Amino acid sequence: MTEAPSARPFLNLFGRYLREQGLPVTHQREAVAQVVFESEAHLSVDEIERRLRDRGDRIGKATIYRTLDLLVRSRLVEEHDFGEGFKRYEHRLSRQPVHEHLVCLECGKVIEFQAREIAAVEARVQVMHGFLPARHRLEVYGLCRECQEAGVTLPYQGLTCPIDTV
Amino acid sequence: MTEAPSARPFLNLFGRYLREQGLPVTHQREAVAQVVFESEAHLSVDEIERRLRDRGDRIGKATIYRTLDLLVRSRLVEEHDFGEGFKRYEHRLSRQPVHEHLVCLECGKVIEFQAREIAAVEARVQVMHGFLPARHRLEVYGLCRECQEAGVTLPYQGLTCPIDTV
DNA sequence: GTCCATGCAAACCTTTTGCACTATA
DNA sequence: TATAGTGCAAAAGGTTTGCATGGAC
Repeated sequence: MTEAPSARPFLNLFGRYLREQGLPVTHQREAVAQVVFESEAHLSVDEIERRLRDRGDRIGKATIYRTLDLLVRSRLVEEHDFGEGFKRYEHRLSRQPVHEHLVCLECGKVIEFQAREIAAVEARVQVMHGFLPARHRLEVYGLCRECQEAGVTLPYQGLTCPIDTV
Repeated sequence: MTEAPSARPFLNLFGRYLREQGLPVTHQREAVAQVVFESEAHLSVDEIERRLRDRGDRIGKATIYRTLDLLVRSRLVEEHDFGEGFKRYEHRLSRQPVHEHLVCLECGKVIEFQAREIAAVEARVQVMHGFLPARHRLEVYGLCRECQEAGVTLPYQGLTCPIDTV
């Protein structure tokens, strides 16, 4: 929610990436990148489009999608799918470089946290399964503090006698 | 890949769930549930439809989706999205009740494994963030043993000088 | 001047829904 | 017989693509 002090250095990195790839640096690409780099939120394409319009930029959705693809390829931006039916994008320049997500099932809020245990998990699957980890995703779904305090609960709607799954 | 010895007990549980909810037990619902319970794989809707046809059942996709929704609600089946553009379904009666997934980026194979560390992670977010965990998802993406042995590597395609993300 | 990007609209793909018909209980 | 399910086709919703125009280098 807080805005980063300056997106400039990251815009420069993106420009460098485009040049490395022999691709032109266009106004639209700079604008989309700036919106993503200036926000600490997990933005949807609709939100990005709205912020661009608020800045006075009318940029087509196709261009936004195409630019996000470049940003993800450059590894400056991460794509997330929290099961809402659309994707969200977050730049990788936050204070917590590698982090996981808590997703509130009631209000949709996303909280970042760190889980150092994952390193041990990745080391173990390499030994036990011969699997070479490249990246991971850990999301914990539940209720954020505020929704719990507002009295929200998650109803159980499965079988009356749940199967044992521990 | 191996077939479970008998899906009967689980079909009975599903029947009980339907009766609890006052819903009729139809031939189509039994057939879809049986296909899911009989497989140890992570099935897509297309795969389920194909297996139904192979059994001689011609059941519309709409009915398959509607039945999968009931199976997920009953907590007998889990829905997964491994980022392929469609969902996969897995029954919850495997030998490893709670497990995570290794997804091979080359061949798409899914391997199940256990990560007991997650319990500690969930306990910690409850203390540190006041977040009440309900469920989680942990997926590790990388290369399976066979694809590594076949010489597959994952090319780095980001910036030549990657940003530090520890 | 040569590529490549952009914008628009159409296409795509999975999933959902409306509706006439049929089956369950 | 009443209620709910099924199948088909159409709709929905996010994302991708084709193509003519316009911009970067």
